[in-house]
Amino acid sequence: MVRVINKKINRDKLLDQGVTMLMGQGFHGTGLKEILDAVKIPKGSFYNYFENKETYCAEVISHYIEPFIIQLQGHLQKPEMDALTGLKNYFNELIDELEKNQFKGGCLLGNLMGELGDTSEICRLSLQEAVNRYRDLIKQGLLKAQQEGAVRNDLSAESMANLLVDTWQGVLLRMKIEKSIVPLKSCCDNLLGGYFKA
Amino acid sequence: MVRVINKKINRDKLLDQGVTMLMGQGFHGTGLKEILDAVKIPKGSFYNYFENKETYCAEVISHYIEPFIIQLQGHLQKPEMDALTGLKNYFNELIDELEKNQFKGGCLLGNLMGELGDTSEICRLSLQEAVNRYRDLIKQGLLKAQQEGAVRNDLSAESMANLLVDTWQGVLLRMKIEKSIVPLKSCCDNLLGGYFKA
DNA sequence: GAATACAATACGACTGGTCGTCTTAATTGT
DNA sequence: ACAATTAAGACGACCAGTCGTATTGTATTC
Repeated sequence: MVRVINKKINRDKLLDQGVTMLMGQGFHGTGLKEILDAVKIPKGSFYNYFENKETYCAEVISHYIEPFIIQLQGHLQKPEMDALTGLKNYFNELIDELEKNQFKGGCLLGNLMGELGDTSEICRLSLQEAVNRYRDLIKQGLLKAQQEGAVRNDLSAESMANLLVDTWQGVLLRMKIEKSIVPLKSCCDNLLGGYFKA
Repeated sequence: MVRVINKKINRDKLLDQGVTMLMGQGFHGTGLKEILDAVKIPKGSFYNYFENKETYCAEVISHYIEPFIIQLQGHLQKPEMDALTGLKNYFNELIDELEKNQFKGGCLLGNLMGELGDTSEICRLSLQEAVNRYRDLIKQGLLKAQQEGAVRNDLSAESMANLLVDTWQGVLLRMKIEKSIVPLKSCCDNLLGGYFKA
């Protein structure tokens, strides 16, 4: 019984560490040993927790998106806040966070879509699911904002959500090479504060 | 003299092959041997042409963007064509190409921004330069389109060009995991055919 | 409740292979 | 003959993954 709890803890430790290292150095740029050393778990144990590096990576992807879903839900569920403002506040929170991290990392999903999209079917599907979950939540927010009259109705909430998610991925890449939050700000301004406005 | 010509040819071969392989498998996912075998150049020769893998990669990046610049210039310089239509035609050409390649690869710049943006300063700078050259050309196109009255004047050509480039990067990632051109189409529709319209 | 048997988990040394890079020798042009 | 370029193969480091052993928890038996 103590065992399975330890297993859970070790799995989570590995997933958390995976998020950090895979985001910063990529899949092929990060060795398992590096991850294992960081959380002080022996090499041989890794394969008790995960089938191989690839499926581990797919799990890291699902693990990664969870906090973002929760954070965004938090902003959208505040009863006193309209949905468009909630979305804006959420993205501003992300921007603050990214600035604190000195523009390092960006988004694990974006980074791995580029690196593994063509070569790992397992990770591709995991990425697809994670991005779609995230997109669906944003879509709900935009839908609410449409009902509240803050966002235009002649575009579907889904197509706007897709555009926002995709543009956000693009500006995160741009942020990394420019080491600047300007692209992030203007993405929000242009879409949430411009194109999407009712 | 024959020597330096061969050197040039070998360098170009390596750069061309690098574009293909780095785009498909990433920097860390591609071994030098793999590249060298593909163009039948001995392993020992690589370091005659390039300092190391990292600076080679930075050169591959500059080498990669050149044809896109030329292709886009071609569309913008047609005297009988207005600039907005030229831009649309250019992106439609890209979409056709990507569909032919079965959504594989996407954009080398986007993929490497995610993979190397944080870890290789040399590549980061090379990526920055390539993206900015590309962005500047699109900006010129949008400027012309503004003068022709096809594109709105209340947004700067530069900020629109940035948004277009960044969104394009994002939708290319999305294309890879969805294996679909739908994101590409709706990017063009929303921006060139919607938000940017005068 | 204690002793035993069994299964699940933990572990680190080890595998074959590949990595980027370098040294050194052969080859080439002048 | 000499200097510059090219190439072959060796280098140690590292890779993901495996295997046999040790340790632990649980179930069974008395």
